[in-house]
Amino acid sequence: MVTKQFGSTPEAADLRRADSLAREIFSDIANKWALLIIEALGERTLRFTELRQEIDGISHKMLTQNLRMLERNGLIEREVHPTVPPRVEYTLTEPGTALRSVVDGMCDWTQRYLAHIESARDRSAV
Amino acid sequence: MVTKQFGSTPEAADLRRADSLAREIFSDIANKWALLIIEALGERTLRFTELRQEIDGISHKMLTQNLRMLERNGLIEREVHPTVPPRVEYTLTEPGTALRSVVDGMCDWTQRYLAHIESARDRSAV
DNA sequence: CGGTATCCGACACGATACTG
DNA sequence: CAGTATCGTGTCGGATACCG
Repeated sequence: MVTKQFGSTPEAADLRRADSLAREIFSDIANKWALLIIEALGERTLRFTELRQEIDGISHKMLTQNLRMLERNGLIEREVHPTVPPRVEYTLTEPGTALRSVVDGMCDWTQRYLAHIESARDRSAV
Repeated sequence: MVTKQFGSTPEAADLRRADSLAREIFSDIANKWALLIIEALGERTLRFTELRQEIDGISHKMLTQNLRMLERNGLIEREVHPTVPPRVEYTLTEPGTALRSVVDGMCDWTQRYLAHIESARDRSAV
């Protein structure tokens, strides 16, 4: 990741394409809302409204937007039950589940270093 | 993480405070630039300019801003050598190093599912 | 070299309203 | 219930200029 230098040979073009795609995906998922959605869906399949309640502070719009993005990248699956009222369920796919364990790591990290970070803040607040 | 319900007892206040702090930290680090900086510093100590070259596409401003934030949270250490010209080096602290392994996981994940994601995009682009 | 300050456009995001 | 569309604004983030 991060940065690589490519030549101008034909084979290098493929590497460059893959690299820019990697960046794009990284930017997509390295965002607060996307990660929180992944984390929430880790437990179980959830409906739109359930997700909204689960993820504190997310707006209707942001939830929709991020769900579309995650679906487009194949991280979640959207299942529509043609009932009245409609019932839409979101589930992690295999890639999504794999990412979830990484996100879990981030959450664990946050909990673990909470006190540590708080004291660092206090020190820098002098 | 995600969401919890607290009561109104005095002890609950502490939990609420810790929770809001956790959210704040999560929001801080769940951002593209911060994670890329952590990743870049994983290899070794780097100077400001080196970081800028290492992290492709980051602007002077964003780099400074995120470095300050990471320092404030105690994830990196800033060492100033009082020479001319100035020489400033950034190093991961222990919490920073711990987070780095999580970020590594994200990078690995990206590489691993690159093709998978690309095909998912193609399918949804119909 | 590393950092701060300022200006300014782009867009992230919330609020609101409307559909099937 | 789930989703789209629109609008207004606050923030993000790049470009530029200047300081120690």
